[in-house]
This record gives sequence, structure tokens and C-alpha cells, in this order.
Amino acid sequence: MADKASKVADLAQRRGFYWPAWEIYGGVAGFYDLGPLGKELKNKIIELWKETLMKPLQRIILELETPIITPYRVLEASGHVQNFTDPIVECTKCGRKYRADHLIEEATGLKVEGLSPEDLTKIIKENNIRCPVCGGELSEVKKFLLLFQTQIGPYEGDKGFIRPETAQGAFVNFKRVYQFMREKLPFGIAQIGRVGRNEISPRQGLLRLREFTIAEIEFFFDPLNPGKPPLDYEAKIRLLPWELAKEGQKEPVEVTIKEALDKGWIINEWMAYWMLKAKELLNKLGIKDEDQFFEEKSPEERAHYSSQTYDQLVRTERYGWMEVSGHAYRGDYDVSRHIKFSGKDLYAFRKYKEPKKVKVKVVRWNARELGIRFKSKAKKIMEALKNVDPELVEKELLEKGYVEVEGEKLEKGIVWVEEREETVSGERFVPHVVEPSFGVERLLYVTLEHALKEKDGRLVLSLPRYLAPIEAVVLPLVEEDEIVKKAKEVWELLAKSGFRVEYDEKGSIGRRYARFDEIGVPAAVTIDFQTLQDDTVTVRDRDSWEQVRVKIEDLPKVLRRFIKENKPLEECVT
RNA sequence: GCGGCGGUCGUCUAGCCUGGACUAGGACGCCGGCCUGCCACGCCGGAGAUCCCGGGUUCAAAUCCCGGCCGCCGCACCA
Repeated sequence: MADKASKVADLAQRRGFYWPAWEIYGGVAGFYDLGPLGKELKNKIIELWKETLMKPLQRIILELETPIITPYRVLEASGHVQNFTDPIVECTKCGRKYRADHLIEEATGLKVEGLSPEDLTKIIKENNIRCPVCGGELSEVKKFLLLFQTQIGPYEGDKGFIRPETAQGAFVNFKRVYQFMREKLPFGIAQIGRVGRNEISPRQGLLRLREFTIAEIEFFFDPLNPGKPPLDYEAKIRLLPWELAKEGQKEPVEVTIKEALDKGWIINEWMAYWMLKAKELLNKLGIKDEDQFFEEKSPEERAHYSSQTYDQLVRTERYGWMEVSGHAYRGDYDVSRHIKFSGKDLYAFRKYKEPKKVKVKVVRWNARELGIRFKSKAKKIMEALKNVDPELVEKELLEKGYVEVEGEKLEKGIVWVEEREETVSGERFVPHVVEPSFGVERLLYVTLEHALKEKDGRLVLSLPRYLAPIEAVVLPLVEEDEIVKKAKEVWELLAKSGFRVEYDEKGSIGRRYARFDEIGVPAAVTIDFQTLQDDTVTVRDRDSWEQVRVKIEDLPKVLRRFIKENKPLEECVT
């Protein structure tokens, strides 16, 4: 019996939504083409994403586009190079795979992290390490890199990678956008773009791709003054926090945002805000509340950069709960790493409400005396004095009467500590980041799966009407000259009114309804014999199959209400 | 990557075990014509298949053998 996943895949291929890429050459696992309807639907999903996640905060959510090819240094800074490569050995007998470094550490106690595959292989041979399960011989150690690698320019060693997420393009641009925002936080950088991950074994159609589209926001804020998201504290959200999961809880609990924050299940208000928006987006894609929830990742399975991560899961028939978005509290990890690796100032600045008068102790010295006494060494001593702790100097001078710097004793009088008053207007800090990140193709898939219904043994793609790639179809009831002519006029009218509208005159009317139901066309406009009498047509609802009679001149208005405003058909007529 | 199963017109499939009359059959879909007054269900005709790819065995391979690719399921992996 065909399950939903194969029905979706079958429909997708047959009716132009998507299919395996490069298929005339046998296909390559993990790559898919989007067909005309799939591309159109994806565009609409992205549009809806922008409307839901960007538009409400349009003054502070800014969209950027950064390159896909990313230099080595960037991904080294982000931790991906380290975290995306695993040295792997395989048992030649039973085929089990292991992390080579883990295996060696277990067997010998040696610390081997960071060694080359060749060295690891040598160690395995020398120590005669075998498969811990079946005792079989182990293969050579191979480096498995989950990043796609390429070369930038003609020189070897100038390594580039296809980005595994768009986030790094946002982090490296923090300072520029911060300045664009006139140095105000919070703000978010949105990016929608292609990424590549060289999955070991991609399967599950659109749900596990090697190349796909990510839509994400890096939301930067001051951890001491995060600002208030426009958050509905009474809104309900379905959660499975780790605190409950580790006690064996399997089912999510439904709580208000307020409760989730109070209990510490969501550690940050902005996290809560984006999670709520994610839920809203899924609702708009036709996923009901009971078919989605958020699951907190355990500390072990969390990404290397994150201190809290929730996955948004959607029910699928064959694959169970499937992750469609991730919500990570990335803290100051990424920006800090880029400060460290690039040596650039990517700090934000926090102004105090009032400039603070602070008393600062400063080490002072008599440069003239030092010069006379130490000659050329004096410069070095003065440099050192700049960096010593004034408190310490004060203490030494008090206790011993001198302080030792660069191996020289400097007594009170030649060195002393002064207290000065300074005005400080603020301080530098690294912004914190929360990141909602969506896999667009996964959204596409769950949208299709949840829209696909069966009615009287036929497939009906009950997409939310505003998502339908084709909005309406004009059908002459029979292939009769007068009616066909009229139908073409109606098609013209709708096309000119801005609808994406199809036309079909072949075959029986029932067959045509069925054909357009299957690709989710919400409205079928039928021209019949009565049309020739009184200029009215029937409009048929894809889901209920009910029909109403409408004057041709009212048709654009009625369809606009029906499709864009999503009203029930009867309400659109009045 | 391992193991199991599979891959035949656009789709679903018959044929494979037991090699030859397979010029690869059917259904749906598609195209054309007729018919047709509202839900894929009438009639006639037509186009459409590298039998996944490569190699081998054989007089002869869709069919048997080997390798590869792709898909599904399980294991492993999943930053």
C-alpha cells in the first residue's frame, strides 16, 4: 500500500513539483530539481517566510546576500572545519564504522586528537587495534569531511568550501550592519540562500539533501539589555524541554510563553519570539498545532556553538517527527571567534545612561630618573610599567618600599601610584545571537504532505489558497464554439486582473476538475450554456466541490477574496 | 559505508525462478477525432520502452553471473 511519502513523491514527479536531479545520467543522491510548480510553491513559501519573520520587525530585520564559496579561515574560525571532519575507520569484516580517534583513545589511552589519518592508521597497525564488536581487521583511516571543498583561484592550498549555513556571512558582517543601524541593537540579519553539506547517506527525498536552501536570521542583541520582543506571553506553545526529556518524558507539553520563560525552558525572550513566529509560519503553511512541536536538543547533541537549541518538528507519515527549523542560542560564540581569528574589532558598544566618573589607579614614574639610571633599558622598563597592575604596585611599594620590574628594583619616589578620576561613557561587548533557521525544501515537503488529501479515491492538493502556484483555471463546460470563445474571454479578464490562471478545454469536465484538484488549483471557473444567456459563470471550490454562480464582471473581486483573503466561497459572493 | 529488497513506455505493472516464438503485453496518463449539459468511468485511432549503466556467460540475455549507479527499509552517520 502506497504511503503518503510515495504519493507525494509520485505526484511531485508526475505533475511538475520536483524530481531527482541529473536523472538522465542515473541521478546523484541528495540532489533534486524543482519543477515549474515546485519552484513557484517554493517562491511562495519564501514570500510567506519574509512576511512572517521579517515584516513585523521590518525596521530591524535586514536581508543580506553573501557568497556561497567561503574561504578556509572563516570556517576554521566558525569551528566547522574541526567539527565537520571525522577521521573514520571501518571494519573490513562487519562494516561497522568508528571514529578512529575515539577508538584509539579507548584502546590505548593515547591522546590523538588532531593527528593526520596516516598517523592514526599507523597507531592502529602498531597497537593491533581491531573491531571492538567482531574483532575484524580495520581499514585505513579516512577523513570524512561533511563540507564540499573546492579551490579558489589557480593556487593549490587556497581552499574554499561551499558554506554549510548562511550564518557566517552574517557574523562577519556584524560590524558593517551595526554601523548601518547607527550602532543600535538589537537587529537581525536575514539570509535566504543555498548551502551544501556532503551528507554520508542522503535519503528521504527532499528531506535530506546535499544542497538546499536555508532561510535564517542571526538576531544580535545586548545580553544585558536585550530589549523587549513584541511577544504574546499568553500564546500557547508545544514544547519538550530537555529538563523533562531527560526524565523520560516523550510527549511535548503545551504551555504559555510566560510559563516556558518562567520555568527556564526557553532561556531567552527573543528565542521565544522566533519560536512563536516559526509556529505561526507553519500554521500558515497548513500545519496544525497538533502536528508540530519544539524539542530541546540535549547538551550532547547540540551544535558546537549553541547553549540552547530547540528543533521545530513536524509530523510526517513515513519519517515520523521531522526537523524543519532550528532555534539556537549561539551566545557570543561566533562573533568572539571571528574577533579572535580575524584580529578585527567586531565589538558593540554599550553606552551608560550617565557617563560614569570612575576612580582609576595609575602607575606613574619619574622618566628622567629612570633614564639616568637605566639608560637604554629604561624604555623597556617603562613599557612594562604600563602593563602592571596598579593595585599590585601599590601593595608592593607599601609593604616592601620597592617594586621589581624587569629584574630591577624601583623604589618609592621613582615609581608611585596615583588615583585619578576618569569619565567613562560606556563599554565594549560582544553581542549575543539567537538564530532561527529553516530548511526551505523541508517546508516545501511538509506543506505538500499535509496538503495532500484523498476524496472519493482522487488526490486533492488542499494547499492553503494563497500558496497555490496556479490560482484558478477557466474551463468551458463543453468544446463548443460559443462557449470556448466566452471562456477565452474570461481567461483574458483574469490574467489581466493579475491572477495566475490556467485554461483547459480537453476531456470531460469531471476529469478536468480532477486534474486541477491534484495540483492544488483552488478555484475552477466553468463557462456553461447559461453563461451565454446572462454572463454568469460558476466558481467551484477545490476542497468542498461546491459551486456558486458569479457575474463575470464580479469574478476578479470574488476570486481575490477567495484566494488572497482566504474566505469561504459563499462569503466571497455577497 | 554495511546488510536486505528493488529498478521494464510519463505512471503503475506483466514477463525473470525454468534464457529462444518478446516484434517486450496490459492499465492509467498523453495526443488526435467523435461523443459529451458539472465531478477522472462513452467510442475510434495514434505516439510513446537505452528492459538503470558497464562487463561477462551463451548460438541466443529483460531473464543467468560480476561490478557500478539510483531508490526504499534497517544499522551506522546526522555539526
